[in-house]
Amino acid sequence: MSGKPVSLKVLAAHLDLTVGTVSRALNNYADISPVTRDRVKRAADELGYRANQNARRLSIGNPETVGYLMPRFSSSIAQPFVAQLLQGLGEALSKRSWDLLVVQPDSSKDEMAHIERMVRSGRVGGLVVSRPVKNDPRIRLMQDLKCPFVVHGRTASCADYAWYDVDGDDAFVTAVNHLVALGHSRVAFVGAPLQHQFAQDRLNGYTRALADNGLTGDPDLIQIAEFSDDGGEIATNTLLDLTNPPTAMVCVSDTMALGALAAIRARGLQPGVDVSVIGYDGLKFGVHSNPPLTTMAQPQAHAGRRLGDMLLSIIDGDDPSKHQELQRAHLVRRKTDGPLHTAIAQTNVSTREETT
Amino acid sequence: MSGKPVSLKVLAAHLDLTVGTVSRALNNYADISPVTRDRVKRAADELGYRANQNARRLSIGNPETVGYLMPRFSSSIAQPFVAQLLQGLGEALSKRSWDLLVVQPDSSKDEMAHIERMVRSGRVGGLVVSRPVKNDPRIRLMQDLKCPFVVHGRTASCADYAWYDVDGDDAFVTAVNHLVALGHSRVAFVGAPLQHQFAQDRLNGYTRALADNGLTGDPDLIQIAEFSDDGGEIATNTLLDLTNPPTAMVCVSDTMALGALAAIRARGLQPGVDVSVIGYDGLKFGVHSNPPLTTMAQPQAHAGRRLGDMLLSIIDGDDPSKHQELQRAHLVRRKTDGPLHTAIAQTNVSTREETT
DNA sequence: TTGCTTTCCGAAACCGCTTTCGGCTAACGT
DNA sequence: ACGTTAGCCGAAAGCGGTTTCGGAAAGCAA
Repeated sequence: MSGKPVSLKVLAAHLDLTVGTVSRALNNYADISPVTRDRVKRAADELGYRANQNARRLSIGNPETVGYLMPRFSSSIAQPFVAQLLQGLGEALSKRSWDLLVVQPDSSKDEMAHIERMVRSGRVGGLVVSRPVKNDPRIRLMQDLKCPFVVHGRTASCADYAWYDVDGDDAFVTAVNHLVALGHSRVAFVGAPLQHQFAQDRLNGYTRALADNGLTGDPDLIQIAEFSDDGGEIATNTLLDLTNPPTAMVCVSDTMALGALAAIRARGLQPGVDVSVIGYDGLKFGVHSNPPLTTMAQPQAHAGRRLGDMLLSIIDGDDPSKHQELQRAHLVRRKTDGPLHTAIAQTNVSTREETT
Repeated sequence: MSGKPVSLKVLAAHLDLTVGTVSRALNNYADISPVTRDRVKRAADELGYRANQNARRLSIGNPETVGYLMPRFSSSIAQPFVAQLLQGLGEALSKRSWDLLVVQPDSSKDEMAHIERMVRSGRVGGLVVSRPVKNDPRIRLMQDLKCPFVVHGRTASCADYAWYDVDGDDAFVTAVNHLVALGHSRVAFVGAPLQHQFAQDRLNGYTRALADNGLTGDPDLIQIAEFSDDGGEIATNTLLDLTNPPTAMVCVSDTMALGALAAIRARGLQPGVDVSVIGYDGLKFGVHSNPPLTTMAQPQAHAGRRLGDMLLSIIDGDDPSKHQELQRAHLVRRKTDGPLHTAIAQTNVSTREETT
């Protein structure tokens, strides 16, 4: 089993048949007698015949391939979900033996160009994109190109396309509800740049939950920073420098929460007792942080599978708007959430005192 | 810019030329007058023409695509490098506008079948595989198929193919050297199943370093477990249960080291003072562990790029054995390595005593 | 035997692009 | 003036499959 690939032509010659007949035999056409069909198939895998996919796809006019646009973030720490997503996508696609193409754009224009080229050149029959920004131009473009697509995440106006998302808004109300139930009233928000829709969603949940609990939203308690652990640390530092610092904080991601923990510990404060922090994502790594991170875990295990299945059925003709799936995150209590300690509130106004 | 893709034929009709002429014009053939060449190109991007890639690649007989076989591991926490690798690969390939195909096999036979199909069906012009096992059948297969490939990692007999690897052997000698310099003599090895070549390499470095330092290798100090944080925890527990437990340990990965830290802390021991642990990988997350993890960091930032470049030049005809790149890992000291504390050695034989 | 289905396969067009080959026109040389 | 040579482009043969169409051979009924 080596050397040059065997084409349909040589297979046909070997069988003393025409290529058309062999092709139909392999594809189980009804007008081929069972005996020659079997004969053809046997010879096919004896010779190790594999249909040339470029030829085949050209002929049937179907790329049988979907593309995945990798999120282009600088911080490498921020992408633990990519591998999982690709795995799920791969599973879904392999059921039909479709291919998965991944693209790594390095700028926004580049990304748009990639999309345009991939669909117009017939390389892909569908696309999946992650983490849309507000008014994401990619979505517009794919719609204009009439290219089937699904988005991992969603934007504000998401009625007319397919998406899979976990409810960040909802997650953040349960997170702050949890914190106020623990007695906290000054809970801060450590966020990422709001052009990312997910950052906005989670902020919305945060502010709504505050209002629902009759709490006045202090603008100072909302800190936006780079979407990374360093960003989380920086944001937390400015929060703790407030004359009236928060006693709890919700972070837009586990990664940022890790930075928050570092900032808190750096001041000799104890996360979970002096100041509570809740992350978001449910990363496995959170078990090993110092202390173990309480977080809103998302069931992202099979996001890839779902997205793949959705995309496939849309390509089959389904209405995209029928495929919208909103998952809920759930609270995973570890060690960074705890009841309110009153002493911390005075940290910056009086000299620090030990509590109990 | 929408609707059906415009083919070479309609473009030709629009220009009142033949498809052959238009094709040659777009591909800068010398026998096309500059004026019509420009005219063609202008019309091409006015109409938004994109060559159909399936047709093009069929015609030129080159898939212009390479495949990446995702490592099929159960533990999701173990794959932080996949996203980075893909990114690098994508960069390298995009310089020639080649495509990157990723495959997620779910069993070893499935993986072999995938390889065989991808190359024989002309879907890929090259392959990259990660983390070879000993005597990896994939390598044999790709060689038999005469398919250009590069390996991320390497096997024992790696003379006749291309690879990119970081020297795990070397890394583990510097790790244990560092530990013995700190006074440790009973240093353990927390490893992964040895069919993975990287696990064997690192074990080799460990035993060699022990011998070089005149230390007798205690078989009990070598613990092999599942390649995950849980595996690391289990291995560490059996190590600490020894009547003569180790005072330091080197772990085959940061993930396993995290499990080791958990096991150590669970006994009221303090990583870095009571027992030292050194991980491997240099994951960013290690900064946030409890305590921050000392590790052998590998410069895997551009592994993907290098692999991509290597593969491309091999496809161009380069001798694979000319492309072998061995990187060195370097020690990143954080907080889990420290000088020997003598008290711990008696932990299980006498009642524990506080040291200093 | 004739006539009429079935059954089964060959022939050929086509998918969209590349590339070779040959021929026409215009410009050149002498 | 005519032959030669470039310069440019059309025609056509692939690349390796799929799919429609038509017809030969075989089966059946009358």
